Amino acid sequence: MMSQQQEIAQRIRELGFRLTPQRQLILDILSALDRHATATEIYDQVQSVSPAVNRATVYRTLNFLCEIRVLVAGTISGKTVYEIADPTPHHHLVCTGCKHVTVLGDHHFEELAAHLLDEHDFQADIDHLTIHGLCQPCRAAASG
Amino acid sequence: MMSQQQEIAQRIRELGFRLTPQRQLILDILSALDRHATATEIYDQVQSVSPAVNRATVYRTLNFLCEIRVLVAGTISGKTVYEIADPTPHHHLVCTGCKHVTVLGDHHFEELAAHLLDEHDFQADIDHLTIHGLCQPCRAAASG
DNA sequence: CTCGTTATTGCAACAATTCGCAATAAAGCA
DNA sequence: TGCTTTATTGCGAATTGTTGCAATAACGAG
Repeated sequence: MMSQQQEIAQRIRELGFRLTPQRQLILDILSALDRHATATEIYDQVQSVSPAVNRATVYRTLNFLCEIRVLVAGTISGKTVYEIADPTPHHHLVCTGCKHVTVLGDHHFEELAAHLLDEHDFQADIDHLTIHGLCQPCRAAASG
Repeated sequence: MMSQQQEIAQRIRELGFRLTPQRQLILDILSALDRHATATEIYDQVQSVSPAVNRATVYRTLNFLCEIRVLVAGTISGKTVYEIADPTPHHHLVCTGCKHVTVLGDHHFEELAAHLLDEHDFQADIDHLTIHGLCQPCRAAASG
C-alpha cells in the first residue's frame, strides 16, 4: 500500500518528469491543507517555509501538476483554486449565495457523459465539474 | 420589438445601475464581434475607438456585466473569455486537442438540473457550462 | 560515485488584473 | 433647465500571473 504522496511521485517520474523539492513542497502544502486553495494562498505558505522559492515556480508547478492531472483546478466566485485530484471523480456544487461547497458523487454525470459521446461523438472529460447555483437555505432567504 | 441592446440598457437601469458610454461601447464591441473575446482583446478594441477609457474600467465593466448576467464568462484553454449572454441557454464543448468549440443545446442538462434539485435541494444555475474533452477526430488521432 | 543530458529553477522584465480614492457625470426630481 | 445624490470613472500604485534565458540540479547511464 503506497501513500498518496508516493503514488504522485511515481506518476511524475513515470511520465519522464522530475520530482524536485519545490514540487514536493507544494504537494505537501496542498495535502496538509486538504481543501482547495488559490495560487496566492499556496505561494504565501511556500514563502513561509522556503522563502527562496520563486513565485514563477509556484505558478509553473501548479499548471504543470494540473496538466498531468495530479491537481485539478476550478473556479469559485471568480478565483482559480487548486486541490489534489481525488482518485474517485467527484464534483462541486458551489452556492453563489453563501459560497458553501458541496461535494457530489459522479453518478449523475455519467449519464450526461454517455449522451455527449453517443450524440455528439464527444468524449467529455467530466472529472471535476464546478456547478454554481443556490442551496436550499439561500434560496429560501432570497425568496422570503 | 426591442433590439437586444435596448433590452440590456433597460435591464441595467431597472436594477438601479447607470448606462454609461463606456458600458455601451463595450456592449457594442461584443455585439459586433459576435463571439467570445478575452478582456485584453476587448480592451484593445475599446482603445482604438476611445483611447481615454481606462483599463480598470474595462475590467470592472466586464465583471459587472457578468454579475447582472448580461454577459457570461467561460474559460477556454486557460483564458477567461466573455460574450453576450444568449437568451436561450446553451453550452460549450471545448476540445482540449484542437480547441474547437461546439455549441450545444440545453436539453441534456435539464435532466441533470432536475436531479440536483430533487436530490440535493440545489438550484443549479446551468446556463452556460463549458465542458472540456476530446472531439471525435482528435480522439482518433490520439489512439491511432 | 561521477558524469552528461536536459528538465526545472531563479531572476528580472513584462503583462494582466485589482484596489483606494478623489473627480466626474448619470438619473431622478423640482 | 438646474440641482442633488451617489454610481461610476480615471488615475496611480499594488498585486497577481507570465515569459525568455542563463544557471542549476534531478535522474539515468557508465
